[in-house]
Amino acid sequence: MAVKKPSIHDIAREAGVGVGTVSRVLNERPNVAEATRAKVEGVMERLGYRPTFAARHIRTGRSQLFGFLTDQVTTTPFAHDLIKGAQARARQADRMLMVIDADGDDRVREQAVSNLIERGVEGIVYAAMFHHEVHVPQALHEVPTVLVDCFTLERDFASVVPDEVRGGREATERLLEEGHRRIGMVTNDLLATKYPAAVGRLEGYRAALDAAGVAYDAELVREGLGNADSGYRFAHDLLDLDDPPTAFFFGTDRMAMGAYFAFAERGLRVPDDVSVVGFDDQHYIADALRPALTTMALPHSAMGRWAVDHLLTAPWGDDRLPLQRRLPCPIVERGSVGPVPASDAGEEP
Amino acid sequence: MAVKKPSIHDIAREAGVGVGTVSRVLNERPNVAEATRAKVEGVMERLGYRPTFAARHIRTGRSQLFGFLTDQVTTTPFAHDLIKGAQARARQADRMLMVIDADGDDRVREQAVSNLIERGVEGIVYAAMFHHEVHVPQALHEVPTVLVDCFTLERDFASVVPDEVRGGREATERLLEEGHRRIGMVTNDLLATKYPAAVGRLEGYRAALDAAGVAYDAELVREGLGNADSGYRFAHDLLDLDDPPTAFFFGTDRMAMGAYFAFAERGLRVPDDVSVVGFDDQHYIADALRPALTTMALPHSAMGRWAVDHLLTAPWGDDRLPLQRRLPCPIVERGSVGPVPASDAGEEP
DNA sequence: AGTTCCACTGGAATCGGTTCCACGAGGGAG
DNA sequence: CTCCCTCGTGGAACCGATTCCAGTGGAACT
Repeated sequence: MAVKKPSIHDIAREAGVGVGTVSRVLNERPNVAEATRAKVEGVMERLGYRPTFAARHIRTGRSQLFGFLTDQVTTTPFAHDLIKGAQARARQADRMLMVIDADGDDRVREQAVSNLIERGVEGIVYAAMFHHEVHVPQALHEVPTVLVDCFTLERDFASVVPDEVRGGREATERLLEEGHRRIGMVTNDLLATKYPAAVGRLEGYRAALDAAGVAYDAELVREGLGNADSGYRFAHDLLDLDDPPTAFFFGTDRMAMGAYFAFAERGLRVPDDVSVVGFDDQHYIADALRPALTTMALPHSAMGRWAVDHLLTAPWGDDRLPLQRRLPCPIVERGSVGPVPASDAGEEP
Repeated sequence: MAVKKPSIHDIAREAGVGVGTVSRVLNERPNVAEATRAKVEGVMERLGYRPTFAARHIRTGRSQLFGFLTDQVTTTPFAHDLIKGAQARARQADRMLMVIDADGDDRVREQAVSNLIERGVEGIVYAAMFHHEVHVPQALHEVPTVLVDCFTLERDFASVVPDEVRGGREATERLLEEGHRRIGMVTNDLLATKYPAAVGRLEGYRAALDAAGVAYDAELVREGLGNADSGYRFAHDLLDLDDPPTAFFFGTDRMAMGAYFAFAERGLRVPDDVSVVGFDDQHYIADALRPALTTMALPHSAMGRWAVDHLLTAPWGDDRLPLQRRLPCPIVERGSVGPVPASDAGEEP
């Protein structure tokens, strides 16, 4: 350890001015003579001065800090997009983000919230890695909070989630628009209707068919588990039907990936023989498939950005109902959707 | 805004004690009478008191904070494991982690380092998302720093990286041990020997062959680009050889994934007809493939943990050469490696 | 010449903690 | 009974910034 870091007093003494003047220079206040400013800045430069943020914080009460807390264990690759989105918005506003991975442990999570509050955060983003209902630490009520990709049953926090229904509808519409009428769907785990990602996407699928005047056929819908095996198995199942689908909508990209292997085994080419739309835009999968997979992107970055933006701009004093926001899942066109194959096209009027 | 948050002085007044006593209770010092402690704690509870971290920080000089700064744009799913590892170790030591995604912008990065220093971090972890040489902001010299998955040419910072050579050797050994002698390898982009992930893994491959007394055959080695297409194309290429390989070692899981499609097209089953080892353990790919892919895991979590541990425990005063640490890449056994197929086994003595 | 105004400046008070010194009470030893 | 030590305690000083009030000196105005 060489020497103690210089403080504003050291600068003042060295420059032969008062501490107030140094502070004014530091904060670029207008009422400082140019000569004085230059002198002070010279001394700062020479001594390698850096302001101490904590001192400013304690005096002004502004921490310029937001907390970002993740729910549960997060082995998904989504976390990072979320953080990036949140951080991008925070940086615009000259704020920093304290990220904490709560690791699925309730006590860790409570502890983390306490820590963040003690560090004076101006708000907290509480993010789940898949869309579901959550129970959050009580202390979150002490500070402005936005829930991301999740919600409480009581709706007592602002929240932002993907618009699953609309995503499911648009995915299906994309296939309808190419002329497909027999569209197979494999949903995520519907598990007691708890997961919006499963229920909502299926609802969107039905809505799109309705709007297009295509009758819903329960035989074309299977309940998968979200993994590659489900996609593989149910793709085979559906293709074994008497009147098999010409297109598939999978509730996850991983299921779509499993299905690709089923297609390969049957000698079916994507998108010539069969069209596919996935969901999630896990681009390390979607990009790597051959052909690359057209899929619905979860708006992780946008949700992260929205959350911080809301923390920055929403009026936190009043008692209005916390905003519940849905963000669209844009389609990412790659190469897995094509027109109905000629042999099937005859079915069209 | 209801009322001002209570400070230690409010607690002292309310409890009829001095501020020193409140501070002692807060810090669980032994020399406080039990009755006093109870009384003070009661008042704290009643007033919903929370200490202000910044005040403690400014007085004690301890920020209990580390910075975590990422290099470049990080669209990889690895970032999160790294952060989790670092954070787990930080939490053990009761520290927090400030994560900043520098987004590939030099000025943002410099700014971030300044911010972190002004916030009084006790050290900074500078993490790349793939193993390469980096140029870091000058200001990092002002504070203890560990480089993760990267290094400077001058070796003037402590650094921790994956042991690529050993990983390549062990991957190859796994195949040799099943009796394979013709082992194809597709490397990452070797680009002017800049990337240890490419050069090192190949070196390991050669070392393993050497040790097993298997002659190196340049024909079996191709230089890919790390993506699925490379794997697909070179798998076909290698299988077209007169004496094709019975096993493959791919420098990335994505290339292995591409190869799976080539195998499927040729009716080759993994691992019965052909064995595969990947690298990276991108488990969303490796798990989803059928059969799941045996691959070498990049020790992201361990590197993150090591980095923070080093910041905590290394002696930062002295001028010894900064530690350059290599961490092993453990093999993750899934289902893509099997013995040499019977039809080829005849070649063995 | 006297007054007013303005630009600029110094420094005390303050934020919410920690730390240290001084002090009073009580107990044990001599 | 005195001395000393320990335990528990109060409160001033301090950490490094910001903020505000009270000057100071000179220019402009009357």
